[in-house]
Amino acid sequence: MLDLAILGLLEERDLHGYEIRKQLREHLGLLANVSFGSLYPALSRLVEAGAVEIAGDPAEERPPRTPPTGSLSGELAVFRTRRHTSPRSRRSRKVYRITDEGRRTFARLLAGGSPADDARSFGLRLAFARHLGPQARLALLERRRAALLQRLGEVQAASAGTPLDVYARSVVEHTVEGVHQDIRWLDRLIDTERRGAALTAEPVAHAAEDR
Amino acid sequence: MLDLAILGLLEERDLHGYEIRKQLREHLGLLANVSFGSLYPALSRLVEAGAVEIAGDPAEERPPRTPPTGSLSGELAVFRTRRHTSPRSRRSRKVYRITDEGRRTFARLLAGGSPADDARSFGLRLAFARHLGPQARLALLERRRAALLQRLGEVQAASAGTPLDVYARSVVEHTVEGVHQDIRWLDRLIDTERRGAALTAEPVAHAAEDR
DNA sequence: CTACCGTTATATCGGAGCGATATACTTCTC
DNA sequence: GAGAAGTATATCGCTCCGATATAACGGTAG
Repeated sequence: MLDLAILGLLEERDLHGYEIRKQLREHLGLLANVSFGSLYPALSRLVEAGAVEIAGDPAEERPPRTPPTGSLSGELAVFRTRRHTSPRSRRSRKVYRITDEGRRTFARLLAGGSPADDARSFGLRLAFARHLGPQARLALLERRRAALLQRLGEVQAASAGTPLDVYARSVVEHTVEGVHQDIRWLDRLIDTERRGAALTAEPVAHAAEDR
Repeated sequence: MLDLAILGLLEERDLHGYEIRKQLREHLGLLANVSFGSLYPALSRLVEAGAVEIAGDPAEERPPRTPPTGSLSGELAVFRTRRHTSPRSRRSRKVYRITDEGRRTFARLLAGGSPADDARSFGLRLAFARHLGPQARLALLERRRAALLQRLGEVQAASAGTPLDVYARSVVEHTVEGVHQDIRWLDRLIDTERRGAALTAEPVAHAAEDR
């Protein structure tokens, strides 16, 4: 689950751990609140599995734009100024880069290889849905829709029997309402997705307005 | 988190593990999808801590209504019939009962002793809110409201800067919309709570109005 | 009657995620 | 120049989850 998020971000560009967390908190902060206690082990795991590699500190990795002066002291001076004057010089950071193996893992995770289809996994997958083909996107959306419908049925059937007090009932009703809204949202997405698929499959003819 | 749920259900009546899970799945199935891998360790933990005790199988625990016949074979016959004809005779089940210590733990957890105030913990607390005093209930609701507002601000501020593609944006917008709806729901609850408090708090003289 | 299957029920294992905490360097502020 | 705040990596202990094993019972098909 975290692996998917990390690989998805690294697919975009190389990042170090702290920044991965920042992006996740900012973009999907309401969805997944990843902490360092899970992030760093996950990164180690991914390195271990060969899905990402350490690119080193970009301040050092970036080959010097200034061409070799020929003098050793000159080149050392570059490092010295970098280290002390450049605002880029940070403490030791590990910049991670995705590998080909990682890209394959990402595709697999995204397509649905992983087990749970809770709200978080789904939200994450959908957020990276641009890496999916149109048919896989549709499948993702419809699979989620079906799962929500099923859950809804189970809960409603069960809650019909037992009487709940005001507060518990309010909680149940509100979550049920939330699920309904999710389904409506999915319906909208599925609709525009179908339209889009029809358009891209046939890009010549008439124009596109959704909604 | 699970402890709270278990204690809350046991507060109502004695239950065995399997049934606890069933009730949780039925009532709060959309909120918390508790599995045995967490349930049984949690029960052991609670027994260890003295918060619940094992009441034994009710089929065996219940002292025989039939008075001792005086004949050994007669008493054995009772067991035999119990075992084979009564639909109550199940495999060994452990029925758990809450203790006074457990009731205290429950009150502490419910009031907000535990750390995280994610959606699940809050939903759980609210579902058991009838065990709370009116003021504590209000505090719970308002604490949650404040937390949601803060999160909302953070995410909106952050997402203003970075451009997202269609799918990621749709996810973010939908979750944001969900949070708005949560807040409206909380507002309604807070409102009725204030009204109710005013009514029950002042059956005699003039009103005690906070705010 | 017995052989099998679905349900009820308890339990354990490995792995993943989280909160708290430690550590260390840099940059800002007074 | 000293201390606060921000950036950054890392580990520990705990809880939770999914998968799996085990076992007893009820029903039913042969």
